[in-house]
Amino acid sequence: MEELTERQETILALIIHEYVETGEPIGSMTLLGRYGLGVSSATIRNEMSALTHAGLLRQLHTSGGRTPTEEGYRYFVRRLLTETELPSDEKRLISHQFYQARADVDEWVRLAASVLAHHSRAASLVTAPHSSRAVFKHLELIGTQGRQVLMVIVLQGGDVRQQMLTLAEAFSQEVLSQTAAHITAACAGRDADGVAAEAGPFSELGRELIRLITEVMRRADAVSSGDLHHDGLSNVLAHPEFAQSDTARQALRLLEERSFLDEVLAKALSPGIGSVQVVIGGEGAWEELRDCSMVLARYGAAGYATGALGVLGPTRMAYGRTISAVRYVAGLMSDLMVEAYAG
Amino acid sequence: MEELTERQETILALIIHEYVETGEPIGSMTLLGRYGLGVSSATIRNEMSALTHAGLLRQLHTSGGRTPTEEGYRYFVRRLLTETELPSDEKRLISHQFYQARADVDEWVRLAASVLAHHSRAASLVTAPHSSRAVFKHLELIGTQGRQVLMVIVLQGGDVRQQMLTLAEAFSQEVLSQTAAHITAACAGRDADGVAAEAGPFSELGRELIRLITEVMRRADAVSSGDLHHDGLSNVLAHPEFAQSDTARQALRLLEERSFLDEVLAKALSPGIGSVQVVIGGEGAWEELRDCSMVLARYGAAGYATGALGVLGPTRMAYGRTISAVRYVAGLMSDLMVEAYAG
DNA sequence: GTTAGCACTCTCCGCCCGAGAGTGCTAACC
DNA sequence: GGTTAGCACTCTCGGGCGGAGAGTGCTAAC
Repeated sequence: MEELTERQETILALIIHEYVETGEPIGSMTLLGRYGLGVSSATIRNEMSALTHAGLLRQLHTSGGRTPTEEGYRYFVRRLLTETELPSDEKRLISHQFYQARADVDEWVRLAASVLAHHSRAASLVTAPHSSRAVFKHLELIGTQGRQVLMVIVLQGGDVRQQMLTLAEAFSQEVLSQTAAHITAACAGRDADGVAAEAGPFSELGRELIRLITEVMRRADAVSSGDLHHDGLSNVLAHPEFAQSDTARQALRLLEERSFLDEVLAKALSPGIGSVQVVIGGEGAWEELRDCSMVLARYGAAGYATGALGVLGPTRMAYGRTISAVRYVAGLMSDLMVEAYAG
Repeated sequence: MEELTERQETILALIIHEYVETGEPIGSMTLLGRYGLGVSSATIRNEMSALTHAGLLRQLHTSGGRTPTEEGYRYFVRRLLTETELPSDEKRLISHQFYQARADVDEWVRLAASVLAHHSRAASLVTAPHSSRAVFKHLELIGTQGRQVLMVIVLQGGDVRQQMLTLAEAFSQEVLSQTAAHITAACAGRDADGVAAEAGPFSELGRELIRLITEVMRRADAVSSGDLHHDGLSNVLAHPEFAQSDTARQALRLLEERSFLDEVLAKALSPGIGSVQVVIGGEGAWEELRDCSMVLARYGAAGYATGALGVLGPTRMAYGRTISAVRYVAGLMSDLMVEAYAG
């Protein structure tokens, strides 16, 4: 992409700002009237024409103002977005909310979703944190009167997995508890492969259990949208571009599609903790997201557990504010987790 | 409400059936043409007029056919709905899916949400099962390098709760594990009050832990929409009555409102396991749900753990099919849980 | 390079009108 | 007395029309 002149960049930024506010195409007169650049409307028209040819603006009808193209938003986010921070009173409010919920791990995720939805005025997505490499910590077996057993596996970092199994024969709770204690003693601190290697000395029951444990741990290792919270879907419907509910429906549907979420979250998780990714208009990969953008980030305590969070909203989104909110919440949750898990 | 004649009931049922199918107001000619009752359109008009005066039908414009009122739907559901069952091949398919997921407790809830959404073509809600009266089973303490400790509480029935806490001083993992084992030994099988009563002999650390455990258990006792899954929201948007997205937005927003969900689920949980509740048009209680209906049921193994599930869709909903689906899924999950927990 | 002026092109909105659908009423019918 | 045919009336929906408003691109002058 060629360089734009400073004036062209100013005009692009103003059009995006104005369009994000109003949702209506912007004409040269409007721009002049509202911001009074030191030039005439004709000059602005010339520059707008140039920006249109460069593919950064779009003209829906011959006589109906310009709107930014996806390429225009990308240029804006990449080059023109001034790094903003959330106002400090908002930051204080958010951090206070997290402080109050610090005891309830499950609540963090819900709170993060709620805060992101509120501050970005769009839909938010937050996965529960999970270990990048599951480390076994503890096994609990809960028997019933029959041959059904509930297996509770606690992983390092507090990730808890439950699995139901039916044994070939019934065992007493005493036998189950002893077996669980033996396995816990032998396998604590090991990863999936390490646990599998400990199977040797055990009875048939023990070996079967260890097989299941490694299975569960390998599932936990995979990037998973298993425990995903979201909030603020109704915010997205509030935007006029989703008034004809068909596009809204497509976007909503995508959010219920596991394969899509996995892909998105994998993308969010690919860079390091702290960096924020912006995906504008689906970037060609997701046709259904043509009118949507996502702002994604990874959070967590490196080496212990990480998760992904982000915001999904219309392409016409206040990127500055949203990026600040995502960055701040991701940072806050990372700090909390480092404090919690790493001492 | 006065009695209707048999012919009036037939006409009401046909109008509801036809309106649910097409979404358009039904006139006397349409009804005659499509079902050829043994009478003329004028007679049907007279009966429709009577039904309108009885408050069961509504006329939007002087010349635009009739639609059922909420009262009309209620009469239909209460008196006229022939008890249908899901086709046996659909039942077989659903039960097969649950059978495949029988090992993964968390998956049941997701699967139930997905099945309900699909078969009712509306939005579904399913809570994870939880004990109606929490019974303590096991405590696990997971220390970090600092004074932070993750407390994992396993309740009877496999309900697992996590709680983070900061101790006044740091303890070794060994001390934590011993304390956890002592508390587990002393309190296993007791309810919240029973656990609290065991605090006496313990050290300060132990008493603090027991205080927290009872707090968590009392929270678990409350009806809670804590772990709620839903699916099929996009189905609701597909209906033409939600084309102007404002009503859709209100409904969606309600689904993100905790207090509303708590209320709804409490309602669903009030009758016994197995019975299906139908709430039409919010029944006056929820203004935002004016165009929506809910079909709710309770599932679970009595005395062990129960949960709630249901469907939210437009008032113009295929009640027969939806009620069958809700009843079947609730029954299936109850059976699974009885089998799993009660042996 | 910038600006004023101007003709041109769209969309949007209100308006009218005819077609279509459905009703209520009345009077006749069994 | 319930049922039916006939008829005048009402109301919505969709298409066509036209003016107002907004914005553009071009040209010629600065």
